[in-house]
Amino acid sequence: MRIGELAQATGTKAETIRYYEREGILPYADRTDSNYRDYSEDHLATLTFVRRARELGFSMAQVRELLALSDRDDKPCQDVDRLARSQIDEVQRKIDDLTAMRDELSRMLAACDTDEIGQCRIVESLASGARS
Amino acid sequence: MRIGELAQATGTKAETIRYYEREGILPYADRTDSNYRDYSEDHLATLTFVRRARELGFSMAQVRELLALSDRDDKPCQDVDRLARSQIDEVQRKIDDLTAMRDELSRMLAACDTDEIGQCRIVESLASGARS
DNA sequence: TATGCACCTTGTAGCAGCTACAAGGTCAAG
DNA sequence: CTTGACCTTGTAGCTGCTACAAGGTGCATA
Repeated sequence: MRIGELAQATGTKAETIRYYEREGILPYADRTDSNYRDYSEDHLATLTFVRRARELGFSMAQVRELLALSDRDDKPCQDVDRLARSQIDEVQRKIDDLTAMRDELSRMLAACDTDEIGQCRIVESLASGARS
Repeated sequence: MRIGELAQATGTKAETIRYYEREGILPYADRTDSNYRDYSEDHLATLTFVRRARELGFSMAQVRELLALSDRDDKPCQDVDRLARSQIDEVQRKIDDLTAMRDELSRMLAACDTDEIGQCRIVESLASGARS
């Protein structure tokens, strides 16, 4: 698979893919005889994961950590455990926040459907319990 | 409430708060006689919302749209409806992705606890069904 | 065989969303 | 009356891309 095809399949600019390779986020791709990058299904999976994780608000550093969980045959179980545990907490907080947002948006829609005036409380839905 | 207190309460740098004011993300704060910004509970709620929405991967433009839903007494119900509907779809996709991630991380933890080798499939958890 | 497009490289520069620091000044608590 | 939090304007750095330029190769098609 060439870079254009991978770009298309993942909704990523070719230049961004090259940037990820430079940054070590994506593994270096083999080159064909004509020096074109040649991508595998593994590359496709990794890039798809990276893009979604970024959309979900994870930093490049966090994405690196998550990817590191993937090939940790060498690493001790304790490290994996600690890393996974802290990531789970963050993921769960995001889920909770998004759920509150979704519920509030749904409530507004319902109010709209029945022609109620219905105040928008979306700010309030995420405003309580400031964290750190 | 002064800027330092608001910064502390929301985990935001004072300079970022001033930046948000310049950008119109936060409403202009009244100044005290001594020209200090004076923040209300509403400011606190809005800033908390903005920070969480940003952590959840919403762009500044999207945050503006979401905030606009909040004070739309003037706007026709149809607009609110359309905006809310498209945001719900995006929020739901994020929830689904995060849930898949969390479940995979949990599975790994469980495997670790029972000393199984347990391959990490976190990439695979988000890799399927490329979007856009 | 020639056109044209996708790809290669290196390099530079822009945008978004902050973050930091400097210079020069005001305010208020100990 | 000093110290530290705040004010202003301005500039510059960081991250994570995104874009474009210059100069070149590979390859399908007219």
